[in-house]
Amino acid sequence: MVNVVFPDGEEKSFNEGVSFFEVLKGHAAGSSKKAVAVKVDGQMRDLRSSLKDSTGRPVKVEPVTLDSKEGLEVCRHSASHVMAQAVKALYSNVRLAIGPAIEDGFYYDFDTERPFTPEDLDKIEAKMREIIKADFPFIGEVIPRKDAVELFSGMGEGYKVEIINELKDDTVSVYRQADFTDLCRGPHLPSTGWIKAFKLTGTAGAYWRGSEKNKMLQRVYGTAFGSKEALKEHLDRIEEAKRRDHRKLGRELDLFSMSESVGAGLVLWHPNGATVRRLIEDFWKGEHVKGEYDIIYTPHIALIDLWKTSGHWDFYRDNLFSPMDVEGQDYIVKPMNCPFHIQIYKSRLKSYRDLPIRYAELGTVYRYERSGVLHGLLRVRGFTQDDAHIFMTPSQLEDEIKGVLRFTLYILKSFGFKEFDIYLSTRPEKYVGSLENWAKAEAALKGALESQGLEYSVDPGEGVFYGPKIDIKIKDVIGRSWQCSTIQVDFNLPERFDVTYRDEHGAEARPIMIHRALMGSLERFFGCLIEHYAGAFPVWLSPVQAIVLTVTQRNDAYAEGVVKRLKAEGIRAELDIRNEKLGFKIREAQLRKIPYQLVVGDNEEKDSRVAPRKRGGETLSPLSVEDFIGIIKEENRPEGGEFL
RNA sequence: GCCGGCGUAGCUCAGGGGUAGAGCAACUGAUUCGUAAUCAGUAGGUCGGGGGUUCGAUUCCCCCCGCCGGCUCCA
Repeated sequence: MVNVVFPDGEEKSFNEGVSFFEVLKGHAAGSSKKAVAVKVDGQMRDLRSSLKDSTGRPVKVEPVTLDSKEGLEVCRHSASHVMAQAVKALYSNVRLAIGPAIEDGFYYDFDTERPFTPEDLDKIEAKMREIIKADFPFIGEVIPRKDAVELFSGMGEGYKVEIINELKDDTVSVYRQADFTDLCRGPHLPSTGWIKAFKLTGTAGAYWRGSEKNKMLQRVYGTAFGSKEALKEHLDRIEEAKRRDHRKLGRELDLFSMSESVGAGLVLWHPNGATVRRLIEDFWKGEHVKGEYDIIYTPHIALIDLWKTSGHWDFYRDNLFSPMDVEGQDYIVKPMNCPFHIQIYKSRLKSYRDLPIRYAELGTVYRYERSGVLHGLLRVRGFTQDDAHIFMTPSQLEDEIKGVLRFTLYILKSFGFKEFDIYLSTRPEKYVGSLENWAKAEAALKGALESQGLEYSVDPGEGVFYGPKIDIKIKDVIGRSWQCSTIQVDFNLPERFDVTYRDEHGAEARPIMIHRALMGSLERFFGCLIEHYAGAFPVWLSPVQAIVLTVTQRNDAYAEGVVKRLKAEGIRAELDIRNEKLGFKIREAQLRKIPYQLVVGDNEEKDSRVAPRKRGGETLSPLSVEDFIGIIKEENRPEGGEFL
């Protein structure tokens, strides 16, 4: 007999060797119908597998359901096996690579004779349905490693053999469903019929093990859910994301464009987009001045030597635009702002009394990004960083980081971002600077995060070679996260450029630098903002805040006066006196996502009023222009409140 | 850069070896209207660029550019 303890604390005994179906059956917490797998002493196992007593202690058994991330993963992983089975059944000479569950679905990589077409996808999907309908059991089996090598070699599955050869254990586990066998850690659903809702979502080329040096395989993406409803919800979310796509909204709202004639990855900011950018920049500058930063400007090109000194030429050459010859000297377009800021620092001798020094610049940089990676505003070749470099004594490091972190979150909150994923990246294998400094810097970053009670995850070894960093990903209203902010400690550049200050004893000392960007780049940030707000910018950022709509041409003169009055208050107002019906004008203003539509007809004119209609469709009762000005001014501010 | 898909009017898209079509937008005219589309008419395209096959190419083939979905990379 084996004693089993359930999550609710209940204990029960079973004969050794019974399946977990039996174990969960009849137990309240078990709800054996809903469980797709079990966790046995914390280890994921198949329901089909049997109960064993290995420790003598009661065995902890938890059901894993589709409501949990782990349960969904089991389901998706099983779906990927079904897909592999379908592909093997449909096409000859296909070899299997890997097929894991991922963020919101699964994929499987295949080595095929020809790439898959969209029609293939339909065929594979149909075959999968057959397999699911046939309800083949997933049978797991543990076999000696050499048997596995033999088995998969015999099947011509070279990739599987490669994987097995890298495994350390003496045994490996394989799963079979019908005539299909795959190397797999499991667990799986009890049988293929348990897959309730799935869809193949796309194909793509993907390198074996993610390296360009390896063969390109055919990847098929799909997703699976516990119910048709959940799948539909997921597909709806994708639709919603499409509706918010900044490339689509950018065109519809006339915010920006890119032109083949200008070049890929280069952004043209139209008047509407430029207005939003100007407002962001004005806000940014104002807050930086308040935050005791010095705002500076630096050139767009410089002698290449600057980048050789900084190390960027060696490290990032593949991402830099080629040098241009000017009177026998090589210049490059700047990919980063830091060397300039350092030159400004170095233009005069600095004392410890001067530190910290904070130089901030909206610096436009150019990086050569390979054509395949460009993506709307989110990945471009020319972009403006909201950059700053802080020079400080080692003892100031912790306070500075705290300050930067607080400042960052404040700025992000001002744009309506309320949730963040924060990552602390620590020392990589290849690094510069002393271990002591690294330890200090990592401790300072950690201390700053913890002093503000922020949750974060550590990415060990993911720091840049010159120092550890904090990356902040913002979460938008539909839960997607975007990498924007980064705070990096740098021991390298002060060294390379021989940056110094005089300490309190008059001795030469080396400052530490922090690089930081809050929004990252204005282009990317703008792209995120568009999607975050679905193009409906809050009043303070709207290119047009209010539009006055006349009912008939009798009201034109009055309407013009209203617009003039609003403009005099600094409100971005427009006038629509076109000879169109009111409904038509409202529709257009609505599609332009203008926050306030002010209807002006004979009634309003008679009482010197306006009838506001909000972007959402809500209408306010008519009020005087002055009262409306009061309302809009109240709304005309960032969301983050005051920074204290 | 690599794999796959795509590129036709300002936008969304149809068509297809015999030199192109719709809706919306634009323009003109009529209409003077109360909270998401008034009606009529007009104009608009070297069918992404270059080369080839062909009597003839926007359509078929090749190269290039750009876009989309991925791989990889990053602000």
